[in-house]
Amino acid sequence: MHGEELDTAGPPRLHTVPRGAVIYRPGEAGVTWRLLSGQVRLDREDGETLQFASLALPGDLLGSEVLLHPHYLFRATTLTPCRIEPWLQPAGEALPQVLAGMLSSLQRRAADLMALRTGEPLERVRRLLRLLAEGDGNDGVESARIALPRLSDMADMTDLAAETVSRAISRLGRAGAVSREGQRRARVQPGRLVAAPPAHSPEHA
Amino acid sequence: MHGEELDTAGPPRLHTVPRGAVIYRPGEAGVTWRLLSGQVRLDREDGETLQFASLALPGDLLGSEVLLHPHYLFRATTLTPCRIEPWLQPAGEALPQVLAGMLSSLQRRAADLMALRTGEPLERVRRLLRLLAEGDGNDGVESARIALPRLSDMADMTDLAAETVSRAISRLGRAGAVSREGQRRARVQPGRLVAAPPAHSPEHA
DNA sequence: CGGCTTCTTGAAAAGTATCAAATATAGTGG
DNA sequence: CCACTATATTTGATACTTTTCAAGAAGCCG
Repeated sequence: MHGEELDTAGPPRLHTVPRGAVIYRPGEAGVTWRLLSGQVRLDREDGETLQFASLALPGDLLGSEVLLHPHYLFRATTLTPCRIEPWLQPAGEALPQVLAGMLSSLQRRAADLMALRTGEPLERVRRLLRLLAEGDGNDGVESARIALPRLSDMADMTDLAAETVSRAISRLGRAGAVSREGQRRARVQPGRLVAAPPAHSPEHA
Repeated sequence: MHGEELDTAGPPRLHTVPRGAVIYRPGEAGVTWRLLSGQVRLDREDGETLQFASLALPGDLLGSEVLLHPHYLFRATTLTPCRIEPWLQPAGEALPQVLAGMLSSLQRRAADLMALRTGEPLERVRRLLRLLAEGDGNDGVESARIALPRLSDMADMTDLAAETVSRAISRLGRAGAVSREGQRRARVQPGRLVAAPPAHSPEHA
């Protein structure tokens, strides 16, 4: 089930992609996509193994590297069902401004992802759920229903064992911060996903 | 000693920045810099604590977010003595191409940084040293002399305890992959910094 | 030549990964 | 629509690793 190829037939406009499908692979030629809904993981292929490299959330652009060189750098795999459409490069005047915006977004996203691998497991999973909830458009909302990636994918993002992620989510569930709705959806309350009083260890003097 | 401010007086062209100095802070206005030599860490300020967010190596641009909005997003602190100079934005035609290049570099760098927090401590430190060696210009070189950040900074990057980083470097030293030259320089042999046969666990099916 | 910072090393404690088995969920074909 | 099968998650027990704490050594700076 993980590993189906994107069906490029059909109307060239909007695509609906099932969970676990590969949108593109490193080295392939193709366009830049805009992710309309869903979550996509980007992996670097190091020989046989896949290294989780980045996460795309609704609104993000996928494969912007083809603007420079007509080859994708990563493998893009959907974590949840997604809708994507080709991105139309803005005309000459607006382009630099748009690119500058993409630069800022990328930096912020990269920082968010580093944070997913910082601190205790419980805190990492909290941050991940918050990120997914924000990504789904709900920003200051009290309660958000989100699509949940598989445990093994969340484990790759946080660099934890899948079992550890499961335990963390269970604890958050008991704390009333999350409730599962089936296996791949959850209702989260971002307000309750804030860490308990830190009490120790600033990372840096 | 950590935390000196950048002296903005003097000739507006090239700046020499001592280790531990702050180049800019979040919210400040300023220009985009090009890092000519040295290493800079970028941190996100979350209230009191600093979250390691990114690493800049020679050739990188610092603070490109001011292209969009005249405020820095991160705190930039030098890990080693650095030379920086203001970056001159290219003229209209070339700009989009340059920005596209920056996008690709950022994505690649973000992936490298995620990799610094993947796997066992020894492997993380190997990757960090390789990254620092590449950054210093030596690419296919057999042996490279590099400036070494403080242990606590390398610990922040890899999300390890400083003591663990120290032990990892000691092991690499015994294996002949690194040799210290004083406290803040080292000679590394990138060829010997490759992991031993993996033997297990691809990250993803 | 001090004083201070940073690094190194050891021993113990805490925590997560691993392994294994049971359970729940989703997917499939009749 | 249901039963069945494959996949994914949960939970428990254990082994292993890393963090933590502490003390001493080394290096850097003025």
